[in-house]
Amino acid sequence: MSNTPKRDDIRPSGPKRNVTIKDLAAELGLSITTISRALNGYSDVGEKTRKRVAEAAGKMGYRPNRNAQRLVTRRTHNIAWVQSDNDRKFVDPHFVEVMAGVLRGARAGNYDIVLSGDTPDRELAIYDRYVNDNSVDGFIVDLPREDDPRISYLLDMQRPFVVHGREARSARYGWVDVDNYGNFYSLTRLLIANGHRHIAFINGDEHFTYALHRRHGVRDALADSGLSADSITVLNAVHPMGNAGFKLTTLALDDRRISAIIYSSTLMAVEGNGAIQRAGRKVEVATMDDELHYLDLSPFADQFSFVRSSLREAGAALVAELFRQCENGAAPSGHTVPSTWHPLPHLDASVLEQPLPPNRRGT
Amino acid sequence: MSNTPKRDDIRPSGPKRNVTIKDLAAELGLSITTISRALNGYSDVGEKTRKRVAEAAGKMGYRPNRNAQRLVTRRTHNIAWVQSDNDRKFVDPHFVEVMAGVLRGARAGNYDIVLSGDTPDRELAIYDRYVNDNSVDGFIVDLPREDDPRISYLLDMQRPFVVHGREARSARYGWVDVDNYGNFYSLTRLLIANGHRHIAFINGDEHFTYALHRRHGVRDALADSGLSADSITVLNAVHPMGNAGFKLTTLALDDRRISAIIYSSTLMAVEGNGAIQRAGRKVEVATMDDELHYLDLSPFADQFSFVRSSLREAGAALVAELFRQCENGAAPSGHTVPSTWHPLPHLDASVLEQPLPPNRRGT
DNA sequence: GCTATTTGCCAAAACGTTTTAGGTGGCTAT
DNA sequence: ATAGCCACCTAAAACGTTTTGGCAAATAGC
Repeated sequence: MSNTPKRDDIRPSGPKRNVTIKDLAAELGLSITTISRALNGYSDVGEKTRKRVAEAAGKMGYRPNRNAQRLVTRRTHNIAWVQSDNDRKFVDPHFVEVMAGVLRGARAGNYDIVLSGDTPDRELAIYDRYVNDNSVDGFIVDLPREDDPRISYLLDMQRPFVVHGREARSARYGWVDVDNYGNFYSLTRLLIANGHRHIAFINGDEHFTYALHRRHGVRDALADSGLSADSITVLNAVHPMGNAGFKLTTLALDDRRISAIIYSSTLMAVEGNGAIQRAGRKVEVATMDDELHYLDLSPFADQFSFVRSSLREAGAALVAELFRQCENGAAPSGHTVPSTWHPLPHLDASVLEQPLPPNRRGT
Repeated sequence: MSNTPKRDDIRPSGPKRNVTIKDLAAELGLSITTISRALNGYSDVGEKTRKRVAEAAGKMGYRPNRNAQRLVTRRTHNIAWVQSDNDRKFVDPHFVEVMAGVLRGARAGNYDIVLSGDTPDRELAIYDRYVNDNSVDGFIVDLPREDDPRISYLLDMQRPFVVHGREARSARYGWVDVDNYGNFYSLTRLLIANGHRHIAFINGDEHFTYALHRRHGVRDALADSGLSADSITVLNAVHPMGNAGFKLTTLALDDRRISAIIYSSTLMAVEGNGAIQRAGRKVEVATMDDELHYLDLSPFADQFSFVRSSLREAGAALVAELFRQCENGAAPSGHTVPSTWHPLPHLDASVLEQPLPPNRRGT
């Protein structure tokens, strides 16, 4: 197989010809203009003609060629999702949960997702390709880091995009995020209000903004309660770490004063539970639960206090925001996904009813 | 907002004009034919011309408009994946693992994945749309059932596709599958060879062919060992069942004679382990492990015997097979993903070395 | 009854490529 | 010298839509 095709080389050809707008026009004795305008619901075509066209289109099985449409309209009805291919993060269960929401939202608006992935160093090249070759109308960016280069790039190129999460520039683009700061502020206050003075916080990788914001929430709650930094032990699950919850919990419990642990995710809380039991300690556990639909974590519902949000809902909101930009030309805006509280009954949860102090509303 | 556009309605327009092949031609004083052929490596353009074109293309930032290419070539470099949207299966962790392989394979061949999802009853409509609107070159079908309508449809339409798994018609299309039958035949023989006479088999939903083939493997191993059906207890995890491994294990252990359990997945084996310990029983456990990269199951490696396969490898093989069909026009063929055995050391594993009887090679 | 407006339709251009079907000029072989 | 060939290049058609600009007939306004 030569890689420099000769002039007579035959490329593999696609499927055979479909019914086109021309066939319809010929069949009905109308112009293709009229067919097109009838099918697209323009007002300058008569009612009986519109009916005739619709009927013939159905009968003859006409389906518009999307690529011709995309060529002339410069709109694709495609949304890009570029997944970064770290051995682990590639298949992060959170990804699939968000994607489930995205797919539902996309379907509702008759969009498709164009999915691809590459290693972090080649990720931007894919963005560049999509931006320049008219493959997609907009982008969804997941798991931003501070000063994320993907975001700089898309801002530069002035393409529609929405970020799942927030970072420094978030005023300038559309985003959807859970209230990481507020939730962890409140989780911390909950434990403090219930007498805990030495708390461990087992967080995600603070390379990502979500984890950073969570730590800031914890930090500020501590400060607002008049406690010193000595009261908190922060441990981070950096990337390739299996069973992180177990390992970090074991580490945290070395400090005998620790009486409560805040986990960044229920999965880590479950893993950590094993370590707590093995150590024979009684520890108050609070966590943020992402409602991963493939795992039934209900058996743990009576062991942890948690605040829950729906990643699926976030996914749907991402697409909705992108629609607003692409279809209606709306200015980008930010959306916070709501959370619900599930404190354990033995706790005094009145602190959750108090609003956050005005200077503690975001990060 | 009216939904019947007037003739002067302005549709949201896409990004501004890029550099086209015409601009290149004008700049270099060549015809667009020559530009096109130079860029596509045809042999009837001079060496210095080719250089000039390549250089100018780079300098001017030329990127071919994919939609124009797709329109004329009728090839898209897109592969469709339609995910069925059951509340749970939508986010099945196996999906994302296979997808990781698919994405790597696609990237390698410069393809993208067009991803969408809908409820099972509207799934076929999406296939129909993709088949007729020139959005994709081929399809990947996951988790087939026996006589799967998606497969009938694609066979009828004569579109390239590859199935992850096998069913009745598999001789007529391309597939990639693990040796479900053989693996479970051997798992069963392993336990029998080590003295177990009452075995529970906790299987997936036999509505799917993979689970059916697994049960057939178990059944035949039993028969070949001269054991009656009384020796096996089959339990199925049907769809919306959280913590299925735990529940079904508890059920299975009601039979006090059970001394060994075969699980269809490591996740269920892990769940079941809790039930076994709670019952205070000593049970030999064997499972098939799908190597889910987001979960570190290595802590359990010394508790179960298992046979392992890589879903990621399967994903890459799916795309590779589709390429063969789309690019080279190769006839569809089937591929079995290899498995590796990890029997616990206290077991006599010699039975694993014996080949399957010739009449037991498939299902 | 005449003009102005609205209604319903259309021819042609445009989108940005690839492919078809050559054409030209120089070299080789006779 | 001339036929034949080869190396290099091109004009025009095609892919299947949407959009532009307009035109003719019907209706409304007076």
